[in-house]
Amino acid sequence: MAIGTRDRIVETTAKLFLERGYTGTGMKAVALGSNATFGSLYHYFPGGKEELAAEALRTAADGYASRVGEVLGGAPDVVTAVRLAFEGAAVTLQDTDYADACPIATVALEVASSNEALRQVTAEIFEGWLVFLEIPFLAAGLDQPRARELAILFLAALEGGFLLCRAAKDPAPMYALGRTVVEAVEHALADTRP
Amino acid sequence: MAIGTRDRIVETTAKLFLERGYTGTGMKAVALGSNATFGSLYHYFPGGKEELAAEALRTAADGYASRVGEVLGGAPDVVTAVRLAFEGAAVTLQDTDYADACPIATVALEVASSNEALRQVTAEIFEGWLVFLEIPFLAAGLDQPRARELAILFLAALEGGFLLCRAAKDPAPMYALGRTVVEAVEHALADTRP
DNA sequence: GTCTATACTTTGATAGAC
DNA sequence: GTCTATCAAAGTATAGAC
Repeated sequence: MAIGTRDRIVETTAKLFLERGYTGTGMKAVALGSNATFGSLYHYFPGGKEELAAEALRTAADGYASRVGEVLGGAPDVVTAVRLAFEGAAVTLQDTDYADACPIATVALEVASSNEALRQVTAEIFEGWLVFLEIPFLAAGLDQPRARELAILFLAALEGGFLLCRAAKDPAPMYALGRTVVEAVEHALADTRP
Repeated sequence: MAIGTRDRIVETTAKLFLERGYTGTGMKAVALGSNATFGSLYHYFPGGKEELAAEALRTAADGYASRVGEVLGGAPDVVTAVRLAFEGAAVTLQDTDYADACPIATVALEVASSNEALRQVTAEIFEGWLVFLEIPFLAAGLDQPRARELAILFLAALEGGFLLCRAAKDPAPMYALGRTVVEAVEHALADTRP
């Protein structure tokens, strides 16, 4: 079945958020990029830009979690999974001229102090990701607090890596983070199995 | 000596960048916040918003490096320094209602794919910070590549922590990162002194 | 559901008096 | 150096025909 107008609008919005952020993405640009008109935009999203943004963020977050989930699920063990995630992020950045990074981060920082409704949306997304990322660490035998700590380290390092790599147009920081975070995970596992 | 109009403009811009980002900060708001007029704005910054942004970013970056430098320099050893840096960031976030975070990150993500001139400014700032952060690790006896890896981990984790804490309005991620990054530093030091 | 036209505001920027 | 007035463009959003 063909992709509907509504889906195209959401998809275009998420893509524009990646490149230009929330404030930098105009409804005009969304209409143009999705081959929709203002009538369609406000027909599907009576709440305007804010409502559209909320849905675009949630959709993009689900898609990104799926991508990361495939990498993590396809690895034989947690350490390999973490290593592949950072290496994959580095390669993807290079392949897309440093455009394909976290679809939430830019908007999250923009709205954190200026738009309470969207701030909550980004908070829910990150919390969902953290719960999702705890799973492989729990499966590897770590207790809950420890699994959460490592999930936070994983996500924060990935986000920081996106920031440094995109600014420098250089994948090196992401590779370096892959090495240090892998070491941290190895040490955490060693502590539970002396 | 009194603070000049020019300084007020730059300071106001940096502050607004923290709360609203680059695209979200209008020249009108800068003029209002700094008690300056459009005439003064474009008198001091003929290059307009872009030129003003570049200077605001560089000034804010120097100020932030000084603040971090004081924390790092005042600690008896690297491990303590790292711990205090993350704990200090967490406390500052809480004290300022999650507004006082990295003065560069939001703008850096916004411009990474859409404004090459400002992207380069943010790249230079981050590179300067990394060189600055390598120092305590080198002083602790680590070799250059290793010191760089840990500087990247430190900065990326801090940036990722700002993101997660601001989105959630919760300092917990920053404290968790403090613990895991401290462990990573401890292990790195242990490897060089077996 | 989709279209065009339009209202209204804000944006970055400039001109010229003072 | 500072001020006011003003511009053209882009911003969000709405109305009403189809």
